[in-house]
Amino acid sequence: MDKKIICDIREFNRFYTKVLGLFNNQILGTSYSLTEVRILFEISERTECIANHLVQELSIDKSYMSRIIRKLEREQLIEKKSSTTDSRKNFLLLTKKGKAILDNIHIQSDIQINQLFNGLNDEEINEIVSSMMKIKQKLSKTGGAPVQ
Amino acid sequence: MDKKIICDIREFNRFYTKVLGLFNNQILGTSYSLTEVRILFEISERTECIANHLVQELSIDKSYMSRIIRKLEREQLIEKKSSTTDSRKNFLLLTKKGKAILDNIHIQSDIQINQLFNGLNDEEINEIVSSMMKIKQKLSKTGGAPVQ
DNA sequence: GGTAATTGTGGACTGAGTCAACTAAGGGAG
DNA sequence: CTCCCTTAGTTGACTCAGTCCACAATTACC
Repeated sequence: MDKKIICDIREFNRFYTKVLGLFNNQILGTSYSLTEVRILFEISERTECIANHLVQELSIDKSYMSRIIRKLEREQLIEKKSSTTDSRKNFLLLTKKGKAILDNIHIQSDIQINQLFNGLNDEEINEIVSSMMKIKQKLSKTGGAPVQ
Repeated sequence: MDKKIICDIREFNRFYTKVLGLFNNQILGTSYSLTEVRILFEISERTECIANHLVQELSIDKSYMSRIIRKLEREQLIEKKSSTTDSRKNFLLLTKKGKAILDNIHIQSDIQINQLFNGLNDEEINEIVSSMMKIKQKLSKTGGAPVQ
């Protein structure tokens, strides 16, 4: 691969590190860590979600996961329902409160996204989003990055 | 902004968080933290670089910066040269060793980038890179993200 | 000269994430 | 059935990145 291309990619990575940093900082205002929010989100998206799936999917240490699950349970954002067919597994579910908090975080995040795109017209926004989709679609194929 | 668009952006953010996570993990193998490497890189790119610029540019706590600078100095990756016109300021410079180590990190990073793009043909790679440049160029204008 | 701003240090701390050892349950192979 | 290996999760002890705050030294401003 060409030096110029590698350089451009690295430049984009530095740039987007900062963009994502903004979002992470916003989450810092919520008394939940980025990892905790990712976990809440994954639980909200999955049916029959168990901790070990998240350990693999999000590359989180299982002991750390265990403690986060306990914290979220204590704060009543999630509930465990142990599997009837395999008592090692606990299905994780968002509570009403958990859903509300995740929704709220998303609303905050929406505001931030709007800020980031502020001043761009619809055509420009569409160009950016389709660029994003193209990057994701192409890079997902390579296996260099986890699938999603 | 449209719900679908916001959703797509968030999806891309999650995806690219993972991509960047791969690079960060690679750096973990070098006994330097991501922040330390960013500092080394910024020093290498600037002339008359002082710690306080980096504090602002990279959004790092100044006491933390002070300690990192000290560490990098102790390990002889950088040198301080105090300004003749303002004795509060110290210009930061990479040593030969510092340059060598940064180069090496970049070589490792090149390998990782190649892995990430493995299996894509030149046309696809160009599409991705120009998508990245488009995103950076458009989003840089909005001020939602720091300029570079 | 006095006051405010800039640049940098040091101490004390929080909290995210890691490592290793362990329990408990399930899944075969013989 | 039982021995053994794998999977799911827990606990304790720890590291280290990053933050907060008070402070020293120098410079800029009026």
